[in-house]
Amino acid sequence: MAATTPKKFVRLAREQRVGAILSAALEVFAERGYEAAAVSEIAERAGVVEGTVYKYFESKRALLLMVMEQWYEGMVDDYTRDLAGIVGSRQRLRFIIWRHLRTIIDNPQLCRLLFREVRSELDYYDLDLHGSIRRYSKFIMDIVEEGVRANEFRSDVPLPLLRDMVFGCIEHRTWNYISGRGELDIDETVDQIMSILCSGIAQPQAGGEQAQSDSDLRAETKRLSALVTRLEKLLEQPESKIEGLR
Amino acid sequence: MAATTPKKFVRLAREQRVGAILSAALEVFAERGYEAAAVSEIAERAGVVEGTVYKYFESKRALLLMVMEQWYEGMVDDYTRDLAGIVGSRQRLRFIIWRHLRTIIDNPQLCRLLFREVRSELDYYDLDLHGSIRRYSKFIMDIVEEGVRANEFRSDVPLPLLRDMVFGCIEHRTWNYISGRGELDIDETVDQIMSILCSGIAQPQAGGEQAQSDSDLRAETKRLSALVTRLEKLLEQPESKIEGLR
DNA sequence: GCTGACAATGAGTCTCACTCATTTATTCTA
DNA sequence: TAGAATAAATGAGTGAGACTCATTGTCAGC
Repeated sequence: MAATTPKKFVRLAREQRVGAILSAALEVFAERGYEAAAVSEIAERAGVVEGTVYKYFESKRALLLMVMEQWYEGMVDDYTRDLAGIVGSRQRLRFIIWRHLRTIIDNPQLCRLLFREVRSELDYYDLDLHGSIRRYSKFIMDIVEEGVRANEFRSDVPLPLLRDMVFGCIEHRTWNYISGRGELDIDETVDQIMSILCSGIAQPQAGGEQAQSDSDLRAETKRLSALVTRLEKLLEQPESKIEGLR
Repeated sequence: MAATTPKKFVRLAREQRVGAILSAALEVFAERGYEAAAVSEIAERAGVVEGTVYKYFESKRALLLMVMEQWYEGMVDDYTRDLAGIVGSRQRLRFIIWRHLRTIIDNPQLCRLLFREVRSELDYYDLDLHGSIRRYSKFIMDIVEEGVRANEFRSDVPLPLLRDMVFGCIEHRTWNYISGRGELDIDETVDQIMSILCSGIAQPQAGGEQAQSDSDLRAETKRLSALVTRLEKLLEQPESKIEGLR
């Protein structure tokens, strides 16, 4: 009974300790949000004292960023893998919207942290994390660009704005859910977004399509009329040299 | 010289003091953001001591909310007035998007506070301010609803999603500017948004505006589709020799 | 078994939001 | 006009939490 080990603490290798702190931080940040998360609690759950956390992380914010970066990296990989199996720009666009919604459903607290604490801070653009996020949101632009080349989408779609529209829309739409209020119907949401978006950007292939709705038909007619008129004006000009037509 | 007034402080009526504190708070919050704004500095600029601020406001956050509410109320009034002079749903929709962008250009710091510190807090839904914001964002739904009745827009537009799309898109698009980076071209942005949005929701009036029969419309659409498709294919080919176009 | 490297500690410091007992100015009343 | 009642304003706390640092403890390699 006398010879209790005089050991005062457990000494771990740097990376193990860092890992433990990151896990604890993820937990606490997700539970409490950034402000209300106390570094002392993170330390406690990681089995260390507060000062130790500051040995490995410059600040509470640096710790948050590390947590988010870890999470994000995995996500970008997942997307790349999943997208590989989907054919057709429209389907791919749909998938990416659906997948983004799915991520929000699965990790509302992490999304909240990302939207509120990371992305909206002034230093955001200097972060490594910024790169990951750009890569993530570039998916959607690449997909639409493919779609343009494949003639599935209008050629004059402003890609960055489209990206902002999709992500911004989803963020607004899901804020309730992220804040822990109400449900989120993914399928309905993705349908509605695709509906507004595609009737705007889809380049409808005429012909084969049976049973188009009247409004689609009208929209298409108007678009075509305008386009044909423009083309005809161009063709009218003597200096335009076009071969194989007329 | 002896008889300097023993007056230790200036005593003002409640509402004057509250006004002074609100002005000072607006300044400091806008300059520093919420977190970095010290109540002591707000007090100093208002010419009082810190404790006085807490006599009139329950907390720092309550002070922020009061500041935002004042600002917001004025804005809703402005919109109502301006909108009265604009005819046509499409023009009205365009105006409200433009006006929202204008507000961001004029008050980036306040918008930042609103987006980041107010709207994204968990208590947001319990606030009076929430009512003002709902009223504000309802403009856009009312306008589109009018447009549907006037047959300018598709009848199946999901209004709340449209609202989320517009505001979300604008928020994403303008975040750079709000964070003090880069410029914001309002007119380009509004054009791009209207382009994507309206080609989606506009209910095009067919050709000569006269009631064309359905079959005529279909036939015309088919003819145009085929023609346009053929033209576009031609234009896509690198070897097609076209000048003055593209 | 020593020793050097470094993991871990814990007792601070500092900044802030927020409190409260007390002081001071103004207005009401007799 | 003196004194009381009311309300404005003070400023010295308190406590919480981020961050620091001199010191202590552990272990791997010699």
